[in-house]
Amino acid sequence: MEQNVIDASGLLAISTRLQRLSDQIRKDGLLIYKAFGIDFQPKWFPVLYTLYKKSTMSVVSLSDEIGYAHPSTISLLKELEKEKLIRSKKDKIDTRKRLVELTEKGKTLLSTMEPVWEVIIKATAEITNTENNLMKAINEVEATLQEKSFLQRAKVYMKNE
Amino acid sequence: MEQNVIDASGLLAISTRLQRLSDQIRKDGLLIYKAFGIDFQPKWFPVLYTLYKKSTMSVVSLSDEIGYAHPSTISLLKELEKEKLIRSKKDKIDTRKRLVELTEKGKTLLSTMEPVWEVIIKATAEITNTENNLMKAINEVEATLQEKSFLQRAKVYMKNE
DNA sequence: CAAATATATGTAGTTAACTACACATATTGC
DNA sequence: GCAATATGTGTAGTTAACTACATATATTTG
Repeated sequence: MEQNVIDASGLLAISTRLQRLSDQIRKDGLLIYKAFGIDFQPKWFPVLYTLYKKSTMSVVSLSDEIGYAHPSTISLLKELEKEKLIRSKKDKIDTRKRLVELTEKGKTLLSTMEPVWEVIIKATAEITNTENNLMKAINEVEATLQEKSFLQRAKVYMKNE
Repeated sequence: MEQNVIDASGLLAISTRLQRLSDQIRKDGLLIYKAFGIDFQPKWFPVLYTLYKKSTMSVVSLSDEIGYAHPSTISLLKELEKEKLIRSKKDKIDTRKRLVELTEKGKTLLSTMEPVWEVIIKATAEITNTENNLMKAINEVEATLQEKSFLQRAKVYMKNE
C-alpha cells in the first residue's frame, strides 16, 4: 500500500504535521459549536470540563491535570472569568492557593453542551477510527515518551554514527 | 486493555492533545540539532527540505507544497534570507513571482544535516512505531478529512439529534 | 524559631502559526 | 484590446501556547 509508506520527510516534519492537524480540527470544532448557537471556544474545553468533573481546583493542579503550563491556564481563567463561566476564591488553609470553580452560568453552559459533545465525539471517532487510530496513537506515543524522551533515544543513535 | 480505552474527553480535546505533542517533539528536535552543534530550527525544515529537493520554487507553490498559508512561508523565508540560507530572484516570465532557492551555504548546511536526519528518523520511528502508528494515523486522518470535513460529518449527526 | 528551600500564583515578553486586507501583474472574455 | 477576474506577494494584526522572571506564602531543617 503506497499510501502507508512513510517517507523520511514525514518523520522529520512530524511536529509540523501535528500542529496543522490540530489547527484544522480546532477550527472545525469552533464551527460546530457555532452551528448549535453555542458561544464556546474549543480551547476552553480542557479547563471547563475538568472543573465540571472535579468541581474545585487550584490553578496549578488544574494546569497539571490538563497538561498546560500554568500561565496558559491563568490566561484561560481570565477569559472564562470575564465570561462569568468560572469564579475563584482563596483557599482558607493554604492562602497561596486560588480555588477555581464553575459559576451557575458555567454549569448551565456545560450541560447545554452535552448534546454537542455527543456529536463531536461521534464525528471525531469517525475520522480517527482508521486502521491506525489517532487517539490511541497519541496515547501510545505520550506513554513511550514518558519512559524515555525523544532526545535520549536520539542520543543512543548519535553514539553509533 | 484499560490503556487503550479512549474516553469522551480525549476525543473532545483532540486538537489540544495534538498541539501539545507537536510542541514537545519540536522542542526535543531543537535539542538534537544543538547536540550536533548545528544551528538549525525545526520549523525551517519544511521550507529548506522542499527547496533541497525541488531546487527552485515560487512563494505560493512552496507554501502549497508544505501546507502553509503563504504569509507563514514569507516570514520563514525572511528569516532564512537573513541567515543567508536562501536567496530569491524575479521570475522573468511571470514577474509577479519570486523564485526562491538555496544558497551555497544553504546547500552545505543541508548536506551536513543528513546524518542528523538519520538519527531523528530512527528516534521518531522508534517512538511512533507503537501498535497504532502515529504517522500512519495522521496520514489516514488527513485523507479521511479530505474526503469529507469534520464539520460536514458532524452535521450528519446534528440532524439526528 | 529563623533561614533556606519549595510551592503557588502572577506578569511580561516570545513564538510560530493564522486571517484579513492591500496591491501589483497576468489572464480571460466580451 | 480593455474591463473584469484571477493569481502572486506582501503587510498588519491576532492567537494560543510557551519560558523566564517576580513575588508571596508554606514547609523544612539546622
